[in-house]
Amino acid sequence: MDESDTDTKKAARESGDTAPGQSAADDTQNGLLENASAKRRSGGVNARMRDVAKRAGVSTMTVSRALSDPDRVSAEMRERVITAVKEIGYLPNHLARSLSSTRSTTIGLIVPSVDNFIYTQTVKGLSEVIRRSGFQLMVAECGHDEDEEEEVIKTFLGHRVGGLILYNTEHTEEARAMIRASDVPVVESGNLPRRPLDMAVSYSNSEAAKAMTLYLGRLGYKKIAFACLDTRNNDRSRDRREGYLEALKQLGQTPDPRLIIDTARGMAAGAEAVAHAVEAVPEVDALFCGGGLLAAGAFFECQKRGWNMPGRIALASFDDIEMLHHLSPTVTTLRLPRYDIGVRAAQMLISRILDRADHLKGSVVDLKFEIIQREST
Amino acid sequence: MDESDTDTKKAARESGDTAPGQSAADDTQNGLLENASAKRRSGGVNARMRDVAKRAGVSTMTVSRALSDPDRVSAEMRERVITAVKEIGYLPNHLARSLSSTRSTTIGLIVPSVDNFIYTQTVKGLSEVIRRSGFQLMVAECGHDEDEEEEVIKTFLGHRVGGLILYNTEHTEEARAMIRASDVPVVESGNLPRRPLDMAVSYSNSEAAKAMTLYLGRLGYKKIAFACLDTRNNDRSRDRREGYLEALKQLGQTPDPRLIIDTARGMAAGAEAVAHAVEAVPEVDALFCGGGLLAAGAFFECQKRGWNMPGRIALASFDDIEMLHHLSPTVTTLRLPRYDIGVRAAQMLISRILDRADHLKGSVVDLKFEIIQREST
DNA sequence: AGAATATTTGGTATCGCTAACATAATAGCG
DNA sequence: CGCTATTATGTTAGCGATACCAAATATTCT
Repeated sequence: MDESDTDTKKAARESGDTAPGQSAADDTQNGLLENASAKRRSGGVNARMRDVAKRAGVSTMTVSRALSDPDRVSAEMRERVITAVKEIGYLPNHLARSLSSTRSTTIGLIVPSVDNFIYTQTVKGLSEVIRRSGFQLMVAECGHDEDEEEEVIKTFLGHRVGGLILYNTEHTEEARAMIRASDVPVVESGNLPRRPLDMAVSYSNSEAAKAMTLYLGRLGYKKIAFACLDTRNNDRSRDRREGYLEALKQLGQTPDPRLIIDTARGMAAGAEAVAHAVEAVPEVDALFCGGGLLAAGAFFECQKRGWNMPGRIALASFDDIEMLHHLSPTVTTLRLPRYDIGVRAAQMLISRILDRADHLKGSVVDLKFEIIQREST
Repeated sequence: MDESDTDTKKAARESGDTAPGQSAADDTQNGLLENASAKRRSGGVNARMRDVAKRAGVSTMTVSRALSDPDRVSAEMRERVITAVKEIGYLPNHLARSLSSTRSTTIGLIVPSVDNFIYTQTVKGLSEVIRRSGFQLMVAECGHDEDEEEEVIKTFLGHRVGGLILYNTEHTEEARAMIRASDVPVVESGNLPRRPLDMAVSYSNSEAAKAMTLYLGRLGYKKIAFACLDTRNNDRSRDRREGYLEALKQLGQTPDPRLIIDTARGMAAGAEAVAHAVEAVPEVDALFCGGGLLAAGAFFECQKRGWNMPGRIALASFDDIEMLHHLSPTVTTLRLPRYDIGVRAAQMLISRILDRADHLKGSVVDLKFEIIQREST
């Protein structure tokens, strides 16, 4: 009874001209098949659509439709299928679904690092929207290495992701070519790209740095130091430095190379930055830190030295991390729309995938930033 | 010439009894196929193994073997295949690979939240090992909600992940059943489970809390408050509280419910905890915070009140976040092996998948913790 | 009412790859 | 030198789903 319909079909097809030998072979195979699937089917988790179909007494196509496009089957069928699915504990196989339909619900995300709060807020936004939309997130790190990014892109395209999110706007030529050829929608973030691959959602690092520097200048600070993160493999850092310089120009201040302090990440680096700045230019009266932890480290160093902020030195930070407004004095920061960037990026990407929203192609969304003015300036 | 081999095969199979009409139909289909794939094939990224095979003049099986088990083909073949792959820019389709082989290189990770440093350090460890081993990470959030976790598990099993990592040790019965039925290896983390699903890698929350409390007690503190995170949906928090109580018992101190302060997350909550503690029990002489940000918030509150640490009150924290050893006084903390947990968990999971290391089944690895003694106690 | 159209359901051939078996070519052995 | 191991490649039949088209049934309209 189990395989009856399949058998009759086969018989119908074979009637008339099949050699007996071949028929025997077919039967054997059928037997093997049944054994194998019976073993696997023990847990309903591994059941196939066919098992559901058999149980509901319908074809696999009806099951397929009932599950992925319920309106295309009658209410009664839908009911029967859903019941069978529940009874068996069937879980649709997404691999087969994607392979067969050439549509994928997996989105690939590539970030420099998964344990840096700079990125994780964006990841949070992405994650929430993606999951709510029935998609899944595949994540990988690429450091600040374009070649590594290329490798990951290759892997993700191999997985036939439905879309890509790159927290980076500089890519190898090879990576660009692959993405173009694959025709997979992409959102870049982390900066506003001059030459977007496809779509982009970000704030402008240069504008933000410029705005903060201008703000400091307008408050009357004359010797504004800038603690700058590594610019070698990081266009974000480079753009921040550009913004800083641009602002100085607008303020009519001549940039002093000794006031641009190259620093590592972390609080210790922030403390060092203070030391370097004051050693090189004793009359420095403001320090703009290119990162939140940097600013926190600088803060404690200043405090240790007994300096008033902003009396002796004003302090401003690029990122608005929680700590900075619990310190005393509270620290002036740039609030960046990190979470919103994630949300928006995911929404745009999913529109492209689901609604073929091709008009979004090429859009570069600037989500701006905000200066949070506090006591330290 | 293009489709010659396929054509001959088909001809051979059809010889003798196929109706002309059907043959014609076949031809049409072939033609359509060719058109479609020619279109798709424009970018090598979407090429199929067949295209590579044709170019190298070998069968697809040889290509398959050359790529996934190079030692099983001759050096010359390997060479030819690799060359063809490069010329075309072919990327193997992982979906098809997994479907066909019923092996998957995707690992599913479920964490309560992707933007909490508590988890991200572990994710970092996982991510590095997973990628180095040629696997991919699929990530989703589940909050502190078991039902949500169950949903995500369902999705991931649908994607036929090769393994699961759950940052949580409490699951719905349904979730346990599905995992058991699916026979997918699992690592639980975040706590040492009494009843592991499969494998587990963690430290013990109760032991850690107990150790810190004992440490404080032995230093002579008599009124040790504990700032406790939400225990309703969080066995980690519950275990920490248990550890605290256990230690008090061992110290011969009677627990005072007013010294167990239920708090939310974040620095603001830490500040409130200080206020609550001192209001309820003015003679409180130590505060043990169940989280790093909590401790930081408490620190600033004490500072604001002009309290000496540990003169007026000793402060200790459950997590060793960077900030806490940049403050003055530096804060005593529990250092937890979060990164190592990720590394170890990934290694074990991958051993299970790749080497069928079944002896690992059931292992619960305790990676311990360390008390970092600093000035605040 | 009867043809025409719309709606539901089913059959078959893929999607791109690998497992399993079959075969050809090479090597090893007494 | 013939015959069995071994190695290297090819053939076939799926993996579990959906696309596409055909068939059957229900609905609408003149």
